[in-house]
Amino acid sequence: MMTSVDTDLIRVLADPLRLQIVTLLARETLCTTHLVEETGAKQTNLSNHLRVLREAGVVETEPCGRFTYYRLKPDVIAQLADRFADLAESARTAAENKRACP
Amino acid sequence: MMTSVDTDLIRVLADPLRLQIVTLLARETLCTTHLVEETGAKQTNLSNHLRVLREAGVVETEPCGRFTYYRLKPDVIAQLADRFADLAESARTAAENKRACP
DNA sequence: GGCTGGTATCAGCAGCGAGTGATGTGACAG
DNA sequence: CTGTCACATCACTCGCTGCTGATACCAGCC
Repeated sequence: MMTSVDTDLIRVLADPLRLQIVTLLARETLCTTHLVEETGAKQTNLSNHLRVLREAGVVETEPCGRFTYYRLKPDVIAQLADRFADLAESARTAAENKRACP
Repeated sequence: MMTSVDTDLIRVLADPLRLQIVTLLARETLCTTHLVEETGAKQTNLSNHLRVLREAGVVETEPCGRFTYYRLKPDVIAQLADRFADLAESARTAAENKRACP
């Protein structure tokens, strides 16, 4: 049973600022300037985090002139949600499986 | 719309060893000795991680003589899965919401 | 072409967190 | 009561990672 989740994706989402970015991008597609306004973080910092998100495949970029729009890829998040749902379901059904004391 | 996920729980699950522990506990309830055998990690290290998982409310303990059984709490994982599912759903419906370039 | 504004990259620093060894505690066997 | 086993806690080190400032890059406007 492959209910294991790869850690890298979770690590990417485990940062407050990155999670805030993801939450904002879940509502609408934004460019870096908007994210700077919304989060109040420095542009450099945001660019670093966006790089991490991009390399993890969580977001995709769409250049628009001088601007760069970032869009959240729903499938990646949905897949992660499914894995966790499987884990929870597995834990529910196997709650009384208790290995004997050695 | 509260689609934000609290980071602390994700950080707890973002560690490979902790995620392995959670995956194992999703299958059956185990005590520390079993986890030492399964993961190959030192007992001290496991105990530290189990402490983190316990304080995060991810697992619950059940003393059994000299042994301590750890059981995964499915609701916490399920709740996390729901939050991610909401994020993915929100991202799907709001994919074409694009704020104008400033 | 030169300038400006939007974005990405690089290097350095600081703080957090995972891993480890020593040690404490509590329960069972003898 | 004493030894042993299961488990927890403490103290410490060290590597990773997030934040920042400086800088490079690229597109549009004059």
